[in-house]
Amino acid sequence: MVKTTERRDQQREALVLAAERAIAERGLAGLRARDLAEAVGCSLGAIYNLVQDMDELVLRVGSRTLARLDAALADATRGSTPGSSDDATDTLVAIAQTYCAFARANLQLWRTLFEHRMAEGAIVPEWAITEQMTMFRYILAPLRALRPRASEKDLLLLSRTLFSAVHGVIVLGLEEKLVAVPAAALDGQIEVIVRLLGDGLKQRA
Amino acid sequence: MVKTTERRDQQREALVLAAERAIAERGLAGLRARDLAEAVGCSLGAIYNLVQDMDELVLRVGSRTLARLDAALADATRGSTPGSSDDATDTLVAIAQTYCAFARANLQLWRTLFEHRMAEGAIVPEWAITEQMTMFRYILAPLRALRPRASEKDLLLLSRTLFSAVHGVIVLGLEEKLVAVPAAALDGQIEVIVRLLGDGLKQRA
DNA sequence: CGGGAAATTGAACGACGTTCAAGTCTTATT
DNA sequence: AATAAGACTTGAACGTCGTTCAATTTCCCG
Repeated sequence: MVKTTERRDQQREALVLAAERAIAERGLAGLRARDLAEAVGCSLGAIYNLVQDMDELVLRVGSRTLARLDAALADATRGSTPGSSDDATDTLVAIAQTYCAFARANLQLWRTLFEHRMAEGAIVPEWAITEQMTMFRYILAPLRALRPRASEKDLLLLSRTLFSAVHGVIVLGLEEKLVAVPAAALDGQIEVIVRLLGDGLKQRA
Repeated sequence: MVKTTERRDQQREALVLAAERAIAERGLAGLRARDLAEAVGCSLGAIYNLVQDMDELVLRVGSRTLARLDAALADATRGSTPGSSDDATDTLVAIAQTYCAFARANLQLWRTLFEHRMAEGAIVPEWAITEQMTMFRYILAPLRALRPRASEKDLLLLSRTLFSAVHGVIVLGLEEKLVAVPAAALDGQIEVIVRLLGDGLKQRA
């Protein structure tokens, strides 16, 4: 019976990978249970033995996306001196552009992180929440260098504001809505605003 | 036969109003053709005599939402001196906070403006596009005061970046995702970043 | 080898937007 | 006023979706 649960875990893994592939290729709206069943080689109903519902599947895919994003940010911030305040703005710019590059390279999967809404009444599980919060540690360190006297609470608030602002520019930009920054100008504009914000924060520290 | 088209137009108007009401109350996902038919007092199929499909209906609702937003922004910028550069940042802050207040007060309708995706292959009609672009005139005026020597192209780009950044903070904030600025702190944080950006732009003009 | 439990199946369900053959009503002409 | 022609309206039916569950198959251990 060890065998059974083992195979189940393998199938679940395959299911998540198939879902990831489907989302990456056709977007969140292109994720269809019947396609997954065929891709994994099981019946339609069997999906619900591996996973409670489609929401769980999307969350599991999101978890993998966040892990890759985390790795990208870790790479980008490696070697930045946490104490020194001179290059803190540079670090923020690097983080923002890494985030932008990741969004570009993982467009549909990255969108899914924010587009997905749980089914009516369903609640986001704890592990998915903490996963998301963890990402802020990258922003928090340079912010602390820029404003050493700010409270931890204010810094956390500021980091969310900063993230949301950059995120907003990227979301609309990569959507190519005509209201947005053209995708070609994205990196430049991100550098502009992050530098303005970083310098502004530093000077009135 | 004048009578007929007249009644059709009235019914179409009623349909749009019913759709607006439905979206405002239950969100874009809560817009159902069968409910609309009942609300307007026609059969399910008759909807497709008044409107080509649900997409058109959503666009018509969006048009009304944009008109109200435009009015709110016109109010907020009335009396701001276009030439003077001192209060240009103040004007930008006022615009941003008016936008935020509008989003709060029209949460579901405002979200619909950005959540809605046209059906596969369908193209957004021209009138819907120009409607959206018009809104930027409010941002452009104070930006021009802050950076008088910048090209029109750069100013347009900058205005989109500024809009997207503020928009991003508001979208995530009003969604109450845990990654976002808490809704209670929204206005404060918006003022912080718009002021940082405005002051930064002015000083290095 | 056999029997009870567990896993698997896929047809069926309900909801959705959309379509269309059939029915009804309007209008213009005689 | 009668009637033919045309336009409008209807709601059952279609295809798609996620999800369920009675029936079946498979598995494991005594």
